[in-house]
Amino acid sequence: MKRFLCEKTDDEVRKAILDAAEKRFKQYGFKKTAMSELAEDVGMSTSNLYRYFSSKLDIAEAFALRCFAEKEIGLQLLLEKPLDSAVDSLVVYAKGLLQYNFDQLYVYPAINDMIMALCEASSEMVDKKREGELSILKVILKKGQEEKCWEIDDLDETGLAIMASWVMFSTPTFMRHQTLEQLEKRLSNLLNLIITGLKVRE
Amino acid sequence: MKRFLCEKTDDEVRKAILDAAEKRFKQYGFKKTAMSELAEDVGMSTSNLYRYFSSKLDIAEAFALRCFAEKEIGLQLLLEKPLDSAVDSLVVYAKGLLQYNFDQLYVYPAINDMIMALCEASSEMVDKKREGELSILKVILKKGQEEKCWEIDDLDETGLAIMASWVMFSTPTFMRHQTLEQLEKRLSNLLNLIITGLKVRE
DNA sequence: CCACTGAATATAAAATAATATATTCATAGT
DNA sequence: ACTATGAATATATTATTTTATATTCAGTGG
Repeated sequence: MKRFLCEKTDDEVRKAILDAAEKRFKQYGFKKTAMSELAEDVGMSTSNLYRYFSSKLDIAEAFALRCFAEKEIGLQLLLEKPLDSAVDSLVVYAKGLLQYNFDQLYVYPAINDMIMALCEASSEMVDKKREGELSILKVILKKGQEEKCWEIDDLDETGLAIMASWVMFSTPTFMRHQTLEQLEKRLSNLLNLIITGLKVRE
Repeated sequence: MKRFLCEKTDDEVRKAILDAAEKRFKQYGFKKTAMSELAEDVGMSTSNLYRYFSSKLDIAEAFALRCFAEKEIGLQLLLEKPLDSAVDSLVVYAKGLLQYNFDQLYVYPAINDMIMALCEASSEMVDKKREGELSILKVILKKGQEEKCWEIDDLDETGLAIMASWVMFSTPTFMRHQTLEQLEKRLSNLLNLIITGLKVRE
């Protein structure tokens, strides 16, 4: 026996495993998908999975990274329309993020389980998620600076403050209690506030 | 047998039950305090508790209302110093709220259980909590309006937007991952943002 | 009639036993 | 030497029983 199923490369095998994992994780969550099921899905023994991923958590993390990448690609696409001012970009980004989070929650029955499992087991993934979203936000903030329409002392701190203010719009517990319309309205008001500020303008 | 323990009024008995409940709820949480324990604490039979509260949840709600009142009194006290501008008031309020939430989390081992139980069982209490905090915030916002230093279209919507942005600073899950200093720094940046706004000022 | 209790019940929690699963490893085929 | 497997094990999940608890109510003493 030289190679798994018709001479696939390691990366191809890893991808096959991840594809199977993605389906099961999204539908059944972390705890309720078994390594043996993934093995069966890709047609190998359970023990052989460990030649491609060091653990179940390792698979989950790879799955999360794939989700993050997909999400970021989708959001970048929304932001590429060149007509947007920095204000428009910020609004598009914030609303896109909300829409994405909301959709995931309702399209994939077990995505919440998955998030909980990953948050508990891997603070690294929590950091990666924040860093990914923050880096896009910082591009928008910088654009605002360059357009001379925003005044920002510290891009990082401001970005983190904004992300902190968005927690309600990315946390399943809070999203579950409101409709998308309600969330969008609230986010819209918050964005206006962040952009304009409370202080009167002369 | 005419009256419970030396002719107490209904309100006094209710208070005695609530005092016992407060101690146990704070230390052991909702699920791990038993009606029979409360009954023993106040020296009556379990069944007699039901003459004063309709259910265990009813006791927990009364406890929550007491906590809310205590918290609001403490915050009002912080805000009473007359020297504060609206900006100062907002900062004092936000930081006071954070400090209060953070303290509770570390002083009372079971407060998180208690919060979770109440949030799950009684959306009414969740609303009451928000309404209480919102009403104080609105007083501050109105003060800023009157001082002509803030421009606010809709007090309610603006208040709700600000409250939404503070979710990270009042949710145990998020607070647990950061020190008070980190949280204060982040909140401080957010408050600056909300007050000043991103837009350049001429 | 009123304030209260103890037994009764239906439900929820804890403890336990039974099962399934993640991970390892010695071994086999190529 | 490389790829893969099945059996072994320790851990985690599920199913089951047992126990505790919330709530009700008929009844007791004043």
